[in-house]
Amino acid sequence: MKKPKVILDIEWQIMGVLWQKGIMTIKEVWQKLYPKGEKAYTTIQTYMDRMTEKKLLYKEKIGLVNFYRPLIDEQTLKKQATEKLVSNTFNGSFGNLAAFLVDSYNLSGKDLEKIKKLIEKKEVE
Amino acid sequence: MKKPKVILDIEWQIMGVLWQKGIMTIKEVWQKLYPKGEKAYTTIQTYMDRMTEKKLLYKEKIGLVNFYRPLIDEQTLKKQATEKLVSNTFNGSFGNLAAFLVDSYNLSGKDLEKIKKLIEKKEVE
DNA sequence: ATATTAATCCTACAGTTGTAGTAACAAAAC
DNA sequence: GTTTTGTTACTACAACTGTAGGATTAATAT
Repeated sequence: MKKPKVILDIEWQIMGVLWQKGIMTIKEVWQKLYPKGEKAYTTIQTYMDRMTEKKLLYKEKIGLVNFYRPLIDEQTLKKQATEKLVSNTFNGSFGNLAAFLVDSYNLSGKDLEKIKKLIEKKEVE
Repeated sequence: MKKPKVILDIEWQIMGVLWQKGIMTIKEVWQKLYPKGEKAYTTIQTYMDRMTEKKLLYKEKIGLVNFYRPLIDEQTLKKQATEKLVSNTFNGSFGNLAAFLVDSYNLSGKDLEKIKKLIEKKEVE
């Protein structure tokens, strides 16, 4: 198995908006994430270009402007991230994590129901 | 809230063995984690000293030898790590993560039962 | 044509992480 | 008391991260 890519915090944000929109310019991403200019435009540029090198994004120039789109889908990356947490922190057991979640956090009644439904569905499969 | 400490992969390993034993020397940690010498002794030394600076560990010299023990307990750190994943990846919703888990992985029947039990306990609380 | 604007491209630089070699020191063995 | 051995302390250095400034280029407005 390939070494799973490490996704930095800001990269998650960027992937997030790109998954929503599909394809965006740096400027659009920047304005979406930092409408108050909390970070410099060129900072985001640097991230997005490094992400392109890492093959997280694909960049193509249309006219004058570069557009970027995600090369990895959300499910895949979420799985990777979850697996990393589980392996680092929960001894590799998803069940441990799940139990920890239910036990340690105040999930809403709705969440709990949803999860129970899912479990029941699983169980009959 | 203080910026929650970032725990590196190897640091998890180290915390792991220290949580088990309570207090250990570098050498013991090293031998436990890398019985084949996969990493140099001094590498672990560097990690543990940096962790001491970061206040993850406390180091005290007994006789000639330094002993290290964890300054942060397992639950706290697991929570932090889980929260980070949830906020980065699951839109801040623990329910989303829990649902994702149950849905995307083949949890064992035993795990599922355990979780269901926990949910039911929660629900009556 | 020229000055202004917008975006890209390139460069920089300090801090952190991954990995470890070497020097210094103290105890033990000779 | 000199050599060996086990530890600690210190130093190093490349890759990656966080952040961004400045130069260049192309379009646009005058």
